[in-house]
Amino acid sequence: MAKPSSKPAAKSAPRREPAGVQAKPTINDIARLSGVSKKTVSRVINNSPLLNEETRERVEQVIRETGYVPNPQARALALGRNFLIGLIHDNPNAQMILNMQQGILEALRDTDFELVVRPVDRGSATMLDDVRSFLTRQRLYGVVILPPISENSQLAALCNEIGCRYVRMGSAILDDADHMVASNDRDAVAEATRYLISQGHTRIGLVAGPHGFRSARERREGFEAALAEAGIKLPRSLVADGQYTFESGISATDSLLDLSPRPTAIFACNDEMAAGVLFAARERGLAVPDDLSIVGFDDTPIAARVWPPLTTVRWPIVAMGRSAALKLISGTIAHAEDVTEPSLFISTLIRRGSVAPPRKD
Amino acid sequence: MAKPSSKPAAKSAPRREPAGVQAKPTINDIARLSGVSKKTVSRVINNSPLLNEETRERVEQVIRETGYVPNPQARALALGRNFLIGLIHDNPNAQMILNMQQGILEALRDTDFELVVRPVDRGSATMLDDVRSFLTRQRLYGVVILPPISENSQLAALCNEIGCRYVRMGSAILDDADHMVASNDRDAVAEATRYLISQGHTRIGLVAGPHGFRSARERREGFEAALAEAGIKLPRSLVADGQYTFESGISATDSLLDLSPRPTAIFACNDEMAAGVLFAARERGLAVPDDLSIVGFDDTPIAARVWPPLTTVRWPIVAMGRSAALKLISGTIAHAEDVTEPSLFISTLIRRGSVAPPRKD
DNA sequence: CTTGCAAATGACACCGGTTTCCTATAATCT
DNA sequence: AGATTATAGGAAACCGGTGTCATTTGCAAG
Repeated sequence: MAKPSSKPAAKSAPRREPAGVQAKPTINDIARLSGVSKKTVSRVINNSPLLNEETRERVEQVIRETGYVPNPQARALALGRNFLIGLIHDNPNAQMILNMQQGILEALRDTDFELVVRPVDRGSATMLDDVRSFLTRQRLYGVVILPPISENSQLAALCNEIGCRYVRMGSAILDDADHMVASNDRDAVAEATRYLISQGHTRIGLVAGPHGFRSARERREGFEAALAEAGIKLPRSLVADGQYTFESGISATDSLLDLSPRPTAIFACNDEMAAGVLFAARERGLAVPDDLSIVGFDDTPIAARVWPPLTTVRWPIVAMGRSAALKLISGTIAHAEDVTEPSLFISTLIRRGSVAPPRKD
Repeated sequence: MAKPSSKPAAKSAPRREPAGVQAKPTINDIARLSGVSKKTVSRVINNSPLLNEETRERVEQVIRETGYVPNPQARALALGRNFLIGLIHDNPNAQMILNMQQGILEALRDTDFELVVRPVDRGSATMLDDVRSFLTRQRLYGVVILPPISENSQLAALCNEIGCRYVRMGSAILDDADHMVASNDRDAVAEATRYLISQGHTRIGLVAGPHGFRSARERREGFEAALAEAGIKLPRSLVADGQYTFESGISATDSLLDLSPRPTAIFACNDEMAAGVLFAARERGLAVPDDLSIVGFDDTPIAARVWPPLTTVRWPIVAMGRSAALKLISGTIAHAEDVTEPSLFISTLIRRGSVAPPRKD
């Protein structure tokens, strides 16, 4: 990969706009045109309450006529804070990130904020330093932190230290609920598992998520809870470790299907792995759902595109992203610091074609 | 959706860092500490050539000791240009955007640039105005424009007018090659089609992309060219229109499979639609590849996850993204304005399991 | 011993906002 | 009526860099 110097070479390019582009009006122009001082214009822009109604209207009139828009760079400098929302993630899952972005962007739409995406290397030694320099240099208004990074709450601590607003996404409400948008993974998985049980399954395999992921733990616990509740024992052999990837779903399934008797159903902790389960079943010539029922988690597009379409748990990640962003910028919408965006999102089971009662043998 | 006011309410929050955070050194500190003027420090930062070696080293020493980093906001204001690279797209395809982002981010890694993502509404009346205000307000360093937006080259014109660097992605080298990163869709599709022909197929259906998309046209023409080359006639009925979506792939396939005789193979202009073709075939109980061969385009993850895995054309979108970003920032790496990043990328056929010779009947 | 010229550096204005602090005027109180 | 406050608004500094232009210095040429 090219690794350009981090310092742009000196260029003697003219800083002014190319000829033909008329200069944008500045606060000075507005001040002059409306016969007031810069400060007064600034007050108008910032909705200052100590301002004569008449003056405000006059200035606003001029602003409208000229199409004046305050320069964000100047504001950022003066305020010591940018109008940028960061999204920090370590690439756990492409589709999830995209959905997350979509949610955030929906919330940022028609605001002055822009979204800056910042992937970091999971487990890299310099990760924390990278984030620190990103945060302090760019002076972000706030950041959304995606799991699994958030699992180790060092990042949250870092944000607190630096004084940067943040919201974490999580699979359960953690300690600092103020900065969290969470989903009820455990309950949702328990519900999905109960559904499998209600169909008559008792030998249900689990393709678990990676160790150290909070979501993996929550989902696994939900699975185990539902089985325990139904009085079904879960032998260790029915739990296979996965890495949230398609490939790991395949190999986990291979070990599960080598068992005798085979499980009649498999719950995979995300859709990627569920797709792997389906793929592995196909490779063995097993019919889904007749020979093997499958349930996934996320409801990413792939769930609806494979055959048979996957029964899965819909994780409202777009809504969560929107909520996270709104939490961050809520202070700017009104004076109310305490706008309470919902912070717990409910995942629901989507029944499609990958579950059937087990074959009688 | 919440639509917050675009003007943050006046807040009397202290602008200074919270207590405990030591202030970051500024250029003034460095100047004082190394006994030179601001301007000289600025020269050091910007690798100005007219600078005494000795002085430079002394200042650099101080910079290292203090961990000084220039404030991007101040630079942005003084320069009238931000260190942000924008990605403008109208959401043609989730996976593609993500891959694109990945490529751009790889190029931006270890530079001072950040990536700002900006989706716009395709076909919206205000689209051009949205982009204009985005570009002029944020004073982006440059933008990458994703198709199909770029098809109507108004955006390029807008960038020229505003004086913002840009790079367009395309399915063929268009008029302004200086600002393009392109792929050879036509040749790649022709190759894929020849492969189908070489397997013995002669009744090959096409699920085309939407009208008005350059890529759709290129791919269709490549398909037609390969058939013509082999002396195979293409009746109008074998071409079905699609919208690059899964659902459109399904309905296009339905019309194709209603034909009698049925096509023995279908080329879909992207993987999403190819997945739809596969899905529709499954719904009819057709075996793939034995009853129907399928070839897609893109090589998105879904191609490898369905069963059978799809033979498809790999579109090197990550590399294209990287190249696009490098093109934008190349001026900053060295004085050479003319760093020539490769601008034509070659797509190649990936053979997986969805193609077989047609059944003899 | 000037003069000329290039290299190295500094002084100062400027980018476009915000903040601090101060003044002028009007309204209220004794 | 005169003193006291609010209230509206302005002047100037500041945020942290960069651009312009002048100045200083060293050295070769006249």
